[in-house]
Amino acid sequence: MPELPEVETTRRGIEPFAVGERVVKLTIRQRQLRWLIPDGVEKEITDGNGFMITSVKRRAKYLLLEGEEYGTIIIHLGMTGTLRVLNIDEPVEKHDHIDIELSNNKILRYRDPRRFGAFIWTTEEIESHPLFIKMGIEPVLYGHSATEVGEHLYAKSRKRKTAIKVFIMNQHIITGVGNIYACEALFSCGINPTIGCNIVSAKSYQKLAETIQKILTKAIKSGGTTLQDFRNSDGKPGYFQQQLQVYGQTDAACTICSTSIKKITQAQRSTWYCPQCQK
DNA sequence: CGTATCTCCTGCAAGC
DNA sequence: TGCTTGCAGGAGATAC
Repeated sequence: MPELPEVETTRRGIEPFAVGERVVKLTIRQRQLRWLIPDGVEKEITDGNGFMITSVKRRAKYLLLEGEEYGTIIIHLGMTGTLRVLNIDEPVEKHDHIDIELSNNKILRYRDPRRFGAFIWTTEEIESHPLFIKMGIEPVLYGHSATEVGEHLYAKSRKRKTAIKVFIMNQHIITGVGNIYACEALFSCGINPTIGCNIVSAKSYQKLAETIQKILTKAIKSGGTTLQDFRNSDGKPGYFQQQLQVYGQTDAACTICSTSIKKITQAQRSTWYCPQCQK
């Protein structure tokens, strides 16, 4: 389940192989991802000399392959998606839905068993694209200080009543915080996930912002250590190397106070927390 | 605009 | 052993 660190790790893995190359062929074996990939996209992207990739960016959990003159390929990894750099003779396996063949004889291969991901071709400006127009603040790698992020969270929360955990998972508020990091960050700050986001203090938001930055940065770093194998295998996700304090730890003893970790459901999503440490 | 609910999909684990 | 059932989850779409 890629969260922001996994998407960033993927971006870094792909960038050196993709930038400056042209898309010479696009093979789509499964068009029904999150959104149906329209017929004709292959031709649009490979027409003429082929779309030349000038940069590989990330916004929220979306990867952006930007073109020389116009156009961007937007890719979301969903829950189970991977995008790897492979040689063109690499055998196709189950769930390998898309191959982006490059002029250097490498392919960017998109695999996604659950098909929650997306592949979109757009000629719109990214920042005004419907997917990004209301996108929230980037917590890391965009130069936002913890103070800025904390103030942003505080300001956005004043007139809302959503539970704090649901609030920080809202990508229109802050990007990149998925279920795992949301649970872990709230535990680390001693904040109960069920309390209203509007009653969390400015001071608590500062601490939360610092924690989110710290956790994501650490996860990106550990993702980076697996980059050397990137062409052949998927790197172990950042959270794999991180000790999970509450996520998935139903009935386990809290590492701080030994109280049983509790599992509840919020917005169709599981939340784990320590009822003693998080008041 | 804010909020809650529904939805897509497959792999895996647990239970019978 | 093999079946059924439930759960996991990102985030847009939808209804109010």
